Amino acid sequence: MPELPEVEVTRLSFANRIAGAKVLSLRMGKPLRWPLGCAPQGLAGRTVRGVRRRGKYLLIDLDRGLLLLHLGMSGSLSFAAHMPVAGVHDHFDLVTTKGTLRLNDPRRFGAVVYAESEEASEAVKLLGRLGVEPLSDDFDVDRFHAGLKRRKAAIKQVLLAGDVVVGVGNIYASEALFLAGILPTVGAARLSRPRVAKLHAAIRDILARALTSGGSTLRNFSSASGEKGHFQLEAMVYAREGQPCRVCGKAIKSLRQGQRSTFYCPACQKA
DNA sequence: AAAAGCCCCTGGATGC
DNA sequence: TGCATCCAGGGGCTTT
Repeated sequence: MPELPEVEVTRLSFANRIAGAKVLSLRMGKPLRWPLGCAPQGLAGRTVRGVRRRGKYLLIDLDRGLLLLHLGMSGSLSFAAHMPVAGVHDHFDLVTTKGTLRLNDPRRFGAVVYAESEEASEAVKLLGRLGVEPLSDDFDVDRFHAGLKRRKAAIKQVLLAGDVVVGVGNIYASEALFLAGILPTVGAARLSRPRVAKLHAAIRDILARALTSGGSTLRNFSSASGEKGHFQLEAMVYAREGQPCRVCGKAIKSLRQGQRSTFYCPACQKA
């Protein structure tokens, strides 16, 4: 569900409000993807320094240690001073002096993991293999080109893998490839430098615009303050199989790549 | 080293 | 109405 824009929108919606809060308690619901990795009551009394994002992970910095939080496919956060009684899919509450941060995650692919530091093995295991941040200055065409050069897999799957560039999920991978005019099945290493430059620009453009629109709300995504995204309305290809391409009018097609749906325009996108 | 599959889990939409 | 099947914004782990 949440890709970089949705995770960043979520971060922006509560980071300032929770900063400086003191942790009062933690409540765990059903098990998430991994155990917390520490005694929940052990975090009481710590102070929330701030909230950062790395890829699709949120990093909640405490005065000692940090929480790594992932929304998986169906997770969303809410932050409010007065939180209602926990529902069946509310699996994590961080109760603080400024409000409660709650993770609602029906499918429970999400995770909350404690690490003593970013260098601790628990953190390195999750963050260590991540590629470059697409909206940072580190994401440049040369580096992107070099990263794609040694990958023979289809460009769509290389984007999703997240070890070359992070944050691009199933929606934005299809959208970026459409913008760049590249068929999703093309081997990453086969892309010419000009096409890599075009894809580089498309990725930045699509993520930045989605961010501005509050992300995409397909089923139930909302920010931690309850705002829905509306970027899905602007999708050129995602979930538009059979509908006319917004540029050329030909029917949008779909295919499966690595158990995920890919959408593309057979006329606008080339091998 | 990289690629391809598998799997975690629940719920909504669709079809019979 | 009931039940089976398929699909869903992710990604770590195991196997080729």
